[in-house]
Amino acid sequence: MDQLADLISRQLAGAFERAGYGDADARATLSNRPDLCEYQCNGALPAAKLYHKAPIQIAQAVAAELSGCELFESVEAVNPGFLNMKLSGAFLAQYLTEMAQSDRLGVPQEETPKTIVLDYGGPNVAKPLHIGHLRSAIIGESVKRIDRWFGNHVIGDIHLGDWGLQMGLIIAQLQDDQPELPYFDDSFTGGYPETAPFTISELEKIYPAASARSKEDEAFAARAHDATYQLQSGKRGYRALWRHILNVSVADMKRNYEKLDVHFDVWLGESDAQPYIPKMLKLVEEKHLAVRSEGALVVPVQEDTDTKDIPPCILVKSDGATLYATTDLATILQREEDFRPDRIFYLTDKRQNLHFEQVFRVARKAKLVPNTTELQHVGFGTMNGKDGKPFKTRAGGVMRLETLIAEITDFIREKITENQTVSDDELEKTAGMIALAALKYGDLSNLATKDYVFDLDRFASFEGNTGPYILYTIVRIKSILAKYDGDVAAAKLLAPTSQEQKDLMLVLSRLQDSLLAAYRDSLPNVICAYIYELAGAANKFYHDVRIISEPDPAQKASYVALMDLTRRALETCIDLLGFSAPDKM
RNA sequence: GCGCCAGUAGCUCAGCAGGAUAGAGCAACUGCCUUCUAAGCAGUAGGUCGGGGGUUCGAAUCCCUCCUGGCGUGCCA
Repeated sequence: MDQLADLISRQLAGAFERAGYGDADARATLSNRPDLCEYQCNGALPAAKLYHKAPIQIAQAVAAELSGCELFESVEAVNPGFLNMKLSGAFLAQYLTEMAQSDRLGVPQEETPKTIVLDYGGPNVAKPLHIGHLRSAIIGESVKRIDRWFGNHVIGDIHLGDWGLQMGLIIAQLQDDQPELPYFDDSFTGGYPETAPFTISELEKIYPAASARSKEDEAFAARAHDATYQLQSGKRGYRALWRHILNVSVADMKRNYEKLDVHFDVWLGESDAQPYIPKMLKLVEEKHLAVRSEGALVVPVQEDTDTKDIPPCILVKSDGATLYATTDLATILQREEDFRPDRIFYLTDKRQNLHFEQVFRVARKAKLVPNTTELQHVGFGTMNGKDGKPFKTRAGGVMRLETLIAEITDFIREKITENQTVSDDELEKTAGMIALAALKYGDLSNLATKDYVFDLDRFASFEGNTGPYILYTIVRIKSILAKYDGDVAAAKLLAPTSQEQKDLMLVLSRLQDSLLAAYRDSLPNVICAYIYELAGAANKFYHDVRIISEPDPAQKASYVALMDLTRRALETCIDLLGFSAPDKM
């Protein structure tokens, strides 16, 4: 269905036309003076210049044309030339009724759905997930859900870091620790064990130890490099061992992402792109894009129009090894073959901006994808601690994702136990849901591209602009709906009887505007801002109007219909943000 | 040096396809629970929108310039 502002704008356009000012900008916008009106139109001000007339005269003429229009309760022309409009309650009720009858709350889907590969997550195997991975997971999951909700075919790809030197380091270290393993016996021809020779917690210790050792022990570092090379060359034992590392690590990641309610459609990684590297390099060579420079194979990507220096994109290092850009370019080729995407969308730390700029330029030059395929990188900011510096544990280390989630859940559990409304066996589940809302809302309510300060006390607070506040609002509404003695689905919404009710209805009518804005620019924070406003209007209405004790059955049903629509709007939105609400809390 | 991003209330942030009196939350202070979850609602106080120019009837928003901070800037990812 149409957006409310568009319906109003259409009426205005007709009125401007009839009044003889057809070229004016008749766009209606939300009022920035809610004390005066609900919607406003400023079109008479610039039109004054166009028609050499006083803006107020134009506004008055337009207002006169709109008298009797069923959309409005009032239309006023105000100095210097604003048009101030209030909507009729009956029209508003009708609009919201139409919304309620739609299973998508009246929001249209994309007319030409796109295939979108969403690259987010990006964890490295054998390393624990830490808070650095949090933003990518949270923002990516929300963008995925939003894009999908609008009808697109979205493929969420975790793009594992599973192929670099880190693997060689682990293999070399394991060889020292457990030399008797068959993976290191070159004469071994039998089948390798199905069980990994390490657990995830052992694995997580091996990597940092090996990494530190390689910086001091040159012989060890050389062996790690060699192991990496052997692995990449297909050495049988190393491949088998690598498979174990991958499996153990991925199993642990799945558990962690599950806790975050983050779900990837494909679990591909850098290793899966390796077979595409020769083909990618061939395409680059054929077009004579690459040159030798300081021993490396590079593609110059500087353009005359650039206002800054863009270094060439290095495809092969002087020692013959490939690197991040190589893998990313090969991955583009792989995705093109696998999915033929209309868009590849990358969500990483914003410090990788230049890297993607280079990669995209090479991809365009080498024509790895059709010209129509969008390649887009959105870099998000750093999560800082209260001191404004990158978030650290009290001991100064990097905080594990698991620890962070556990801390928030503990904090929430303690709070909800004080005023417990759920049974003991539901306590844990409820605490988990609230904790997730706190964490995700805290992150998503900030502009993704900016750094933000992570403050547990603030995010997990039940007051103010927080996830728990949104959930609390939903729970209160659900509680009323549960107490209603009639059929909620059959309840009919009537024109508002109070300003509080009309205010809530006006906010509800703007659901589509927010979702479209969030979708268009991939900005989940727009949805957060909207539901905070919606929750505020709902709480105010809840406070001022007694619903269950309303004596008039039709009026009561109308209130219930409004509450249910509000609940649906809120739950739709939080689902797009990546969390959900309990029935009680 | 060059480039990108940011600078709005004590703190954390919205607003930035120009529009009427710059908004929230937190913290402070004040009210409102025998009535649907007070985890709520209402109110008070708090701002040279980093500085300076310019464009405009009108600038937090557009342009120029300066200051401050963060990040990036060829063989890490």
